[in-house]
Amino acid sequence: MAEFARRNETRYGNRPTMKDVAARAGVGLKTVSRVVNGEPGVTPDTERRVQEAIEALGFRRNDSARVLRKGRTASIGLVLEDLADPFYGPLSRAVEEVARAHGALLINGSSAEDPDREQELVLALCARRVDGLIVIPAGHDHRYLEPEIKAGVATVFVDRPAGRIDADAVLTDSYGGAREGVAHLIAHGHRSIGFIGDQPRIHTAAERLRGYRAAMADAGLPVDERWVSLGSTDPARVRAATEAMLSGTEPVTALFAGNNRVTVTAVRLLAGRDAPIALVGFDDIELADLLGITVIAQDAAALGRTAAERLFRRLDGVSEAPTRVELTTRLLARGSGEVPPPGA
Amino acid sequence: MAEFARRNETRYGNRPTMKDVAARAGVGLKTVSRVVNGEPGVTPDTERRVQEAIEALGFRRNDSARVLRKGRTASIGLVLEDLADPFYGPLSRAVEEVARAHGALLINGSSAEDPDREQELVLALCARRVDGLIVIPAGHDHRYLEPEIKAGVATVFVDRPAGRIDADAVLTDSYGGAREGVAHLIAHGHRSIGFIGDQPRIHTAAERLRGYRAAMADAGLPVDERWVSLGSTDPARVRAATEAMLSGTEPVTALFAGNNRVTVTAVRLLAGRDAPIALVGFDDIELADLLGITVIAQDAAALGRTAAERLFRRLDGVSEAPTRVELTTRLLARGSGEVPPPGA
DNA sequence: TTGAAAGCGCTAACAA
DNA sequence: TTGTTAGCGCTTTCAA
Repeated sequence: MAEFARRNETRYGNRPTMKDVAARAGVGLKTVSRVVNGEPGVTPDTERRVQEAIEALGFRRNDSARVLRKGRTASIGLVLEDLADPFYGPLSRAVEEVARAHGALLINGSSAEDPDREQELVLALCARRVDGLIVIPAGHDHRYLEPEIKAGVATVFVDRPAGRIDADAVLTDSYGGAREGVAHLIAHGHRSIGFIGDQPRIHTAAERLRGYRAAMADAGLPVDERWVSLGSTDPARVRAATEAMLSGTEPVTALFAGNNRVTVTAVRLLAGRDAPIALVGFDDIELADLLGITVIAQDAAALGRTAAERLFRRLDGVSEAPTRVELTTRLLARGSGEVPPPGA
Repeated sequence: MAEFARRNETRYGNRPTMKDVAARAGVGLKTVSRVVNGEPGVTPDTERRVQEAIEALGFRRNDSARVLRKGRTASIGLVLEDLADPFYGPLSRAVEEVARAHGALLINGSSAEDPDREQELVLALCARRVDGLIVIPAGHDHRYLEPEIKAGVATVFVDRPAGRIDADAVLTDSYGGAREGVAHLIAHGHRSIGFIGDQPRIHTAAERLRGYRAAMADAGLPVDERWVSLGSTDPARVRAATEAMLSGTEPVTALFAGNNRVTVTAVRLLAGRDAPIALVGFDDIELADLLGITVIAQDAAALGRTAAERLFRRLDGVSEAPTRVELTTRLLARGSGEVPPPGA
């Protein structure tokens, strides 16, 4: 106890160590380690004495030291765009469940769609020596990760592919989903359809636009460039873009919303109008069923689960070439996408 | 390089250490440490040589070792009920922002409303020596945390108070919010009002029920016990409870929903009926404005921010008695809560 | 069955 | 300005 009390009072609030437990129980350090880790080769009597010392001192193993010695942290990092976005909740939760099944903890952070912040976060996680990394990338150049991946940090990209490196990716088929959604509007008689999406540098936004153009081309319909608007999903921007498409000499009769935030703003705006405008949105939203909003739904939880499973397979030593998986979407027709154009 | 190559190939995937960098740059270990940490007292020329070696080797400081030596992990743990619940998204994000401002990372996990899992998670975080802990408790006995708190792990409880220990708590005024919501229904002429809440062992559920009873008592209205239903927020359970209250000899004319999940189910059910039933829900929901749902809104982000700020104040050495903070709610009247009873 | 010694990669303290 | 030594708390190795 003398030594215990003498030690630096500030470090870890002065917690007892295995050495303290050993001294109190009158055994060697290694015996304490054996008991704490449930290793065999300790007589019941010795074990009891050690347990008593542990209880009395309030000892808890310092995993920082353990990690340093063992070289594995039993933790994985998850970098996403915004923890507060409802799309990422189920995704995070799914990753967490898989991590938990493998005895690993989750460290996570938001990049706020800023490539520098993404890199900063990723490298901080690498410095912590997370065993693996799941990244929803904000940036487009991930060469900064090359030394880390080479050094053994398993990495899986989700929702968007990595840029300029070859890495595992688990994506949603944005192109196919958007194409199906726009085709659905065309099938209901629309010929002038607006597309309002996220910033074009975001992979999913670009893919969805490509799907829109493909559907229009499939039907032999021309695309007036005033019908396409990409940019921030800030409500003011989306509102302005939508209003522009709905007015003017050749207004659109239908809208395709590129993601959940755009859909929400579009629905708010359309709710204040008399003439119905058809709407299909990418991503499902809570209560969208009650509002009758037709959407292209993607499975965020499956995205997270698939990515985490891939990650742990890599951590278990499976080494194969990086793969890209694309999950399919589902069209949920609820009314807003089945409104015919005026006069049809 | 020889030594570098000789070392255990599996540990951290064999990453270079400061010692390797020092050898390559032809300097001492401490000089590398100085450069890596931006400490003064290194000539520009030496620094350049060290930087080159760092680049060439792909060195990244091992924060596990740093943590062990410094005694601070610069990370905090967040234990909540379910990462996927939209209520916790903004809360987590707010905690993350505060942590980031203090240079700390966030490790988080879901208790799934299971006290054992909560304890397991919390103790795992303590073993990692997180500097602090933010907990949305599932259990009601937190004496297991006493040795940890005594050892210096700052802890703040959020949304619900700790059980059987004295600790900081940041809560929403559930009692006051529910009381106001029910009073609002009474003010619109309702006399028989149903309350459908979460399991009574959850603090917020009990407080909201207390608020309901207080509002009824304030107005001199009796409470028929068939009007009160607490239990799981599983849609089937909520649906059955709601239907029971709406049928029978003395049906209620208004409902108070105890949380966001109950509200969603209630709205779905009421949408399928002809006779309008008044509804006020606790917690706001996305798109509730468009559906005209009147709610008692709480500020999840403020909850997280306040708790995190309190935590870091403690980590900065402020030591005062544990406090309890209660944030107020806001009634958002949107229509569903202003429906009069039939015949009024 | 038990324990002593070495060392994981870093930082603090001190010396040159 | 630079380097050497000790040691953070644990696990590994090897000897008793």
